[in-house]
Amino acid sequence: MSSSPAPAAAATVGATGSLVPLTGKRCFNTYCKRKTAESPPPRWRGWHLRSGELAELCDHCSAAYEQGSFCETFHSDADGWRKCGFCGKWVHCGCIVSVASFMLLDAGGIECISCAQKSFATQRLPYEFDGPNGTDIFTSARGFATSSQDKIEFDGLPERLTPQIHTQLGKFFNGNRTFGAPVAAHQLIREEGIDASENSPHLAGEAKNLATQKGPVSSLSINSDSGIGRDIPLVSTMNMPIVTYLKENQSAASLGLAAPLPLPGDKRESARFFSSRPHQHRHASLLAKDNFSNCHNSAESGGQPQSQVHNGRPRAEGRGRNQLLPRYWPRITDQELQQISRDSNFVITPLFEKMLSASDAGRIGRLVLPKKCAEAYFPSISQPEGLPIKIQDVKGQEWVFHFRFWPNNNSRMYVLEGVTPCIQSMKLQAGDVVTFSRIDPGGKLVMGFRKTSNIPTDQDIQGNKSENGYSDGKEVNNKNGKASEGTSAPSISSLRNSSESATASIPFDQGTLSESGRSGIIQKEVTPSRYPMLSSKRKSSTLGTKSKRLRMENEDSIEVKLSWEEAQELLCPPPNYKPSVLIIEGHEIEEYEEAPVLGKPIIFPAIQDSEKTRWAQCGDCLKWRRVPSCVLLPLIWTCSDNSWGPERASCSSAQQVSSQQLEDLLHRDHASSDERSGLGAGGDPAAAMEGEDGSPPAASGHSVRHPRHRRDCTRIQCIQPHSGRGPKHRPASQCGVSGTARRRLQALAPSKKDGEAQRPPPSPPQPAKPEIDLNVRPERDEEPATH
DNA sequence: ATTCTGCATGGAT
DNA sequence: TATCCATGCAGAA
Repeated sequence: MSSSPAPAAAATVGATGSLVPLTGKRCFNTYCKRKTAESPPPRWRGWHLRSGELAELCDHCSAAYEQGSFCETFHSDADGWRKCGFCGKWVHCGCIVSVASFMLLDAGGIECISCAQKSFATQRLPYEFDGPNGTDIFTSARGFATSSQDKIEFDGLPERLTPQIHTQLGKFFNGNRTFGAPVAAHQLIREEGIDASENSPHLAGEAKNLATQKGPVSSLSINSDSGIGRDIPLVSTMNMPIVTYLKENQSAASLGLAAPLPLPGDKRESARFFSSRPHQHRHASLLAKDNFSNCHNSAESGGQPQSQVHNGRPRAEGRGRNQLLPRYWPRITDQELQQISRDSNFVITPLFEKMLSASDAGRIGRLVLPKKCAEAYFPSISQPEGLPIKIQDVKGQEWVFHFRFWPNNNSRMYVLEGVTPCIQSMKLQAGDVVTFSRIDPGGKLVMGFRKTSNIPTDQDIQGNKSENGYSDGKEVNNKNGKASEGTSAPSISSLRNSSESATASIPFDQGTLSESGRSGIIQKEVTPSRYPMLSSKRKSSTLGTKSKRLRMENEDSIEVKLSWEEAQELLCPPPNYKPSVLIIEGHEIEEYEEAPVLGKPIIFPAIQDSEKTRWAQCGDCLKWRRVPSCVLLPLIWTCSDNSWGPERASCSSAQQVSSQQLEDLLHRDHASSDERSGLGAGGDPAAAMEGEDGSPPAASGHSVRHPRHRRDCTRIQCIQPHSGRGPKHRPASQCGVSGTARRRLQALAPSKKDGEAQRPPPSPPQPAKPEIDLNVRPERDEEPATH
């Protein structure tokens, strides 16, 4: 740490809050006190002010600034000095001058920008294009600071400074305008007609035509013209949960700019991706949404009032700034992160994700971007023409899209144009999810994807995305997924390849599922498309849209295909809850205050009574482990969770049962399952389930345990037919059987009150399999069937 | 005739 | 009611 003298009163630029532009008469640095008259007019200008202008420094100060010794000279006694975690150099982290000279480390502490440069081969924001004369106009537009040590013009504060930081900084400066430099850059293009492509090695021709030129461009190109060390962004450091930190740790530093230093171990800190445990990224990114509209606000409010007039209302000041719809929250899995970041030195910041609509995945090649996401994470654009943007895919291939917007209802609708080749390359279709992340340093946008439309294969399990053939949205409609075969360990999918499957939407954490998709049935059972409504006709698609939105209203939903009994197995009553029993029209309805637990499906071995043993599959190694029959397993269950068999609590330990034995078990179990549902007796599944064909449920005569047998349940057959026929169990039964069915029955109650349900069920054959949609309100589903 | 482009419409929230 | 956004659609290419 420098021992350079500093004025006694000097704290930092920010801490004093006393820096006021002195209209050129005095060096902007209040610690300098030299009047410009005493020295030649400032020939070097320092950092960007909120007004967009540059601080004017005298020769002495500008030299210090230029040489990177400004803080050492003037802020040596200030708070905020931190030691670089790599080289040990002391770095000031507490003023506007030093804001670009360090990066936050996940593990706490900071890394000086020099070390960051050594660590990362970086340059400007790679998804932006060269400006005229080789300048990085969009980099400038992004406002990423550079190190003053590198004699690069400090080109503005990081735009992704949180609003809080902007606010903090705002206290230290007069003027209400936000940083204006980015605007100038955009104006350069727009107003002077500069085609960004002219200076880009990746572009040829008019930017407008880029949509037709989309294709991979040089992969991970390093633009030497920008030079290493340029534009080292503080994206991650600023985009991460600074807000929270500022609120909670202001005592840690007296300055807003010093405050963002993460606390060690604070998972809300930077989202640097360490391949070992990258989990915090998801949540970090969620917090990153607090940065909404910073860039745009700063850009447009600062310099583009006309654009607001031209294109609609002013953009997102305050309103909804920090509210990203949950559906866009990134739920990037470890695998995806690893795909994106092959270099653990990179910081991955998941930004948002979007499920591809039919339009997105269609041939038009226009991907509608959620407005808030676009405004938060994409370059600011003031004109509908937008600008070309480089986005890297998970393979490292770079694509050139055109980011633009359409005026729409006095607002904007942001689109990425020219995505078709990329979508096709990824073999995505409607219903799949594209994720947008940022890699820092570099601020490179990365587009990943997560397929929900295809059944993962073992390759998926191994971390390779399945590469099913691409089909455009219209082909998605009725593609029925089949269980993937050939798993090295018998997956539930192959073991339980029941033909009687119903469509059910079961809410659960999608991210968790993705992460645990290896665990078998859910992932296997994912339907080929979440978009059954990809008809080009709007009328027909309206319903689809509706149902889609119904699905999306539960943000953690995913559509799975389950047989009735599988659903029963999945929906376990909360272990510690006893239902209250209602009797509705003679039907006993068990009600739980808590939602059913989504449990991991477990094999029911044929030997049920004495051994009381079941088998569960590890979500990691896919080995099967013996577990007690009475336990409820979480959806994510791995060997390490095997508290019943410590010797089998590791994926490295051998499977307890041979594949052949497992097959036998499964066959028997499957037969048992059929029995439970009455299918084994050849009965109509619907009849077996619902008994609406007038006959007792086929299972009624079987002595089988129902699939949701609670630990203390002694009943043998508890499925109550909707018709009311068949055996009834005692009202006082503690059994949690068939809660879902009963709920549905309850849901039907209003209809029955209308009198329609009093009629016998219609004579037409019942559907071959009972359809359960646990996500959509049951009454909605029932209405067409019952009316 | 087909594709592209820019905007409008309307359901959903 | 305001806003978002999926997608329809008409005119241009």
